Amino acid sequence: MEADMLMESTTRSRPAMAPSQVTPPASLHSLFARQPVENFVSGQILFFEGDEAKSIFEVVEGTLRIVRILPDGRRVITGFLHAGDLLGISFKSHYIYTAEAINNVTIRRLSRRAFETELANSDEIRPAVFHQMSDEMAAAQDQMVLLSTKNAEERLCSFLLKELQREMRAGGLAPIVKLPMTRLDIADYLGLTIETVSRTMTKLANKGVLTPSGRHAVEILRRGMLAQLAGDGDECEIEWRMTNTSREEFRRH
Amino acid sequence: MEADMLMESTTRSRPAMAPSQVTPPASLHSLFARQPVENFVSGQILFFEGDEAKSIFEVVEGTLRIVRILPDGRRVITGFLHAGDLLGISFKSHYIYTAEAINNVTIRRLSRRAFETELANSDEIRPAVFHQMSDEMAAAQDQMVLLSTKNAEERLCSFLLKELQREMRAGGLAPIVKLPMTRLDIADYLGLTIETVSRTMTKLANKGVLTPSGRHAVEILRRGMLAQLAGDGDECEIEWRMTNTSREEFRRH
DNA sequence: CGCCGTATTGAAGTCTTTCAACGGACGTGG
DNA sequence: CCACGTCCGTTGAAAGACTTCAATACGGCG
Repeated sequence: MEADMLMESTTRSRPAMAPSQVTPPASLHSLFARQPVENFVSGQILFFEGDEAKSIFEVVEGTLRIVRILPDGRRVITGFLHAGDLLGISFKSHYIYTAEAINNVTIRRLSRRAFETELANSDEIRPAVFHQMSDEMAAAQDQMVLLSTKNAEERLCSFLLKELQREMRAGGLAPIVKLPMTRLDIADYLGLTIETVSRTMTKLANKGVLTPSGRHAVEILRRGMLAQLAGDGDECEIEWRMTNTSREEFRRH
Repeated sequence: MEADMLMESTTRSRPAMAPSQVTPPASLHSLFARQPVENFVSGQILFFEGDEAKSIFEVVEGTLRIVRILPDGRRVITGFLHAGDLLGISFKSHYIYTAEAINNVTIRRLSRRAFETELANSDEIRPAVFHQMSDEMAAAQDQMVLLSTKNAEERLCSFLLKELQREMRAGGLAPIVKLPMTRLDIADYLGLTIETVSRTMTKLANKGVLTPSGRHAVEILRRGMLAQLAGDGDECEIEWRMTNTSREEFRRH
């Protein structure tokens, strides 16, 4: 808060982060509507990686983290889930990741049997599921791009921007991003350390991009600059497509 | 439930690096069997990111790269495709990546319309497609883990090991990994630079793990060591799963 | 045989991590 | 209500890993 940093930022432009998970289509949501809600307290685990995949879930309220632990103890978070997101839609016999509640979470659960029955019978559900999976795949690719090429500042900005967009979509009024997860969670999600996340956050605050609002929220002051720093700008895309094309034309013979 | 879990770990360890794409189930393969083959020369592009997604493909022969270009020119390769792999299975209206032939490639193509018709009608195809998508998702998650946490040596070893496993599955006899892609491709896939890939390769050769076999292949001399270095070892998994469990038990109340 | 693109190697630089200490918030208990 | 302890987050300094820049070597193809 008081420390001022003299480091200048190297700002470059980068490409697009697609929205990670969209609200499940009405048709999918309806599957869960009649299921009873279940509650999980902060830190509680819905299922472990390796558990038999018996259920799929709809998050009603709260935030979850999707975790994978490596043999040597390193932890990776491959995603966060919020109200409206779906969890566990896969056709593998066992879960390939652990799902933990970050805060108090309410979910509805559907047995996989019931789900697959619906899937077989309903011509409405099926495309919705395909689309859901396609969206998840696109999000995964975006995350790969982030982890492959982006530096700490770009990663954090991308993350904050995505969260902001989600909150706005969900009807948020003020440009405030809630961060129920710890810095460690964010670090493990962005492939950084807790210290780097902290330092980068401070740097962004000093630049006037955001201001901390308590410990688990930030207010975005300059959304445009945030987007710039996220490197998701798309103004160059056409040129790149063109050069790419011509190079190909050239090669093609 | 915990006992269950431990059992699971002891008997069969999770594939830390899941095989990216398995050979398509016979049912999916059969969709393409009657399509004519098409050829693409090295460097030629099947489709661009952003193109309307009109077709899905089965790779008959050769190797492709899945590419995303960022606005500032940085390039990310999110995957390689080999004979037997499927390409373009998604339910988005436009492709979200570019597909380029690395060497001379033969494919069979199916119009998306035909594909979706089959999907709607065949009770055999549908689950195969779901499984295919789930496999791709698992591969994407593994790649995220790689990019999040692994260092250069672990990344390269993971990559080589996966390629080796694929070649062995495909009936390869000698422990030789063919690398039709350039070092730049590998670098862009692993989130490294060409120089780091080169140096790491040299280091592995010096350790006696592998030996170069021409410029576009390596012979694996010590597969066990390669697996060790890949960081996908699973000998500690049980312990970690246990600590994970007990921590949860502790938290759970 | 010689050229050009690709790969390797070296040295310097940069960014992130690691190690270490401090500070602040929250919850518990006095 | 305040004190205190603990956990989480912040900050600093040093070390490390990878990148960048630059030069050289290799190998396929004309």
